[in-house]
Amino acid sequence: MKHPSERLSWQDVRNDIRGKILNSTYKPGDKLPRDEDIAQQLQCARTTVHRAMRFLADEGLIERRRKGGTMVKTNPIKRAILEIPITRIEIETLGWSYQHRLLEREILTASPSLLTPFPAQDNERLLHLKAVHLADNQPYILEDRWISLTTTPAIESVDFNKISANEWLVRHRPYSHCDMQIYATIPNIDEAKFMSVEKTVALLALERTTWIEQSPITHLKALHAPGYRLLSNN
Amino acid sequence: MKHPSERLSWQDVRNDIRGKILNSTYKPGDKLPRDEDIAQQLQCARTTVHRAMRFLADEGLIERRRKGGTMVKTNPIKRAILEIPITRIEIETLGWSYQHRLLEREILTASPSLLTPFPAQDNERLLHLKAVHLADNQPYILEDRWISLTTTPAIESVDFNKISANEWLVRHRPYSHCDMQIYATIPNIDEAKFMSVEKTVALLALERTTWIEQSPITHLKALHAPGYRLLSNN
DNA sequence: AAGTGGTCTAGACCACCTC
DNA sequence: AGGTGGTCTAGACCACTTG
Repeated sequence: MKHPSERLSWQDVRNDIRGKILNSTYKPGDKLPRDEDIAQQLQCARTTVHRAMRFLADEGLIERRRKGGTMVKTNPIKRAILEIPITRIEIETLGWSYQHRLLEREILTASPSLLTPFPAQDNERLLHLKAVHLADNQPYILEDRWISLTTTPAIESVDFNKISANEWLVRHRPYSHCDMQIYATIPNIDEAKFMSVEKTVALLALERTTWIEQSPITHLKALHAPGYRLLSNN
Repeated sequence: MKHPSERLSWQDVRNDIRGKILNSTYKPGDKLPRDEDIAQQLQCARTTVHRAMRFLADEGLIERRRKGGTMVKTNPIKRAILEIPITRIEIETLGWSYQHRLLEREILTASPSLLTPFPAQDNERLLHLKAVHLADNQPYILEDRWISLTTTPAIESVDFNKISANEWLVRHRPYSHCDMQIYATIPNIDEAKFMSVEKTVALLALERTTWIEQSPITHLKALHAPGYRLLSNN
């Protein structure tokens, strides 16, 4: 400690309680004292205890219910938080040179017979892109993307040789939420060609749809180079 | 609105500000008014605005600095939150029957010549397990796990035919943080045998080390059945 | 019906950072 | 050096949920 101030910070309270859970003073399923009792015992305001408790609840360590009180969770949820950066930034951060190459660009109109992973409305105009991100001239990510020209009309005139759709969207089209799926797959013939790999390697695939409220903005399927690892630290 | 209460909740304030960011009233890079001005404009306490702002900052939409003020982020971070349940619960939730089979159990002493992904101390006693989780009698997850008997001695006497290490640890050994890696791989001969798959399929692998403060508790490598998808909703 | 957590307010002071 | 966000307090009232 630097200057042990006389007032307790909410982090102090959080650490105190979390410590008692981690060292099994309070075991899974146990009920913790009321906020007010803890406040009185530690000599701080109830609001401060509340702030600490909310943090622990967000973390998934405890569960709180009005009138029911606070319990230590029996099934602490393991939350893994993945931070997904702009691909260019990721590659440059790793010290490699970045390049982006547009492979295909087409505009289609959604219809029942058009097969797309994008949840489009009938007759909606869609921009379909294929592109590859290169790290030190090696294929790094192959992306197959659908974009709604209803939700984001401005993207029709973007020159994707200058900026990737990934980056343009991140910078100009905030979203409210997204769905994601991660899985392992073997490339098909085209994908193997574009990625310059054999057809027998395992690749990590990431599919993501982003939404603005109820309207879909874009669907992305990103195929990563062999050996790619998604990392998470919590 | 149900009963438009006269007081503004912090969620109201959050929605107001978030709305103005999503509809581009405030664009990436823009500076937002001071908390106090917003409070005065909306007729609420500064604390309430602060609560809303902290939420948006946690969400990654804005960035706040003392004296610097509040800015709309230019590179909104995409945070994907994965919730990793106990395997048995996951399988049962999907409506399948769950079974767990212990394949191998050994106790080893760490030494420089012992190759393990676990960050062990020299001479530390380690429990090494291999097990398979079955869903409707089909292999679902193959796990290879190392556990420190220093950090968690009680696990030496657990009967893993009755409860999986996964579940025992979650229920009895809270952790402070964990590292995770996700990647795609092709199974080796043993793995293919235990999983009852060809050696040419792509499998999703998940490696995780959990810690209690500075001390490692366990390292897990989990190999998932073909077609497995990790899902995330934000 | 009553107990517990959730939130709002107003005011004060602190800590950090830019100007 | 001063402005802005961050936090603490005390008190009040609300909302949910359980006994």
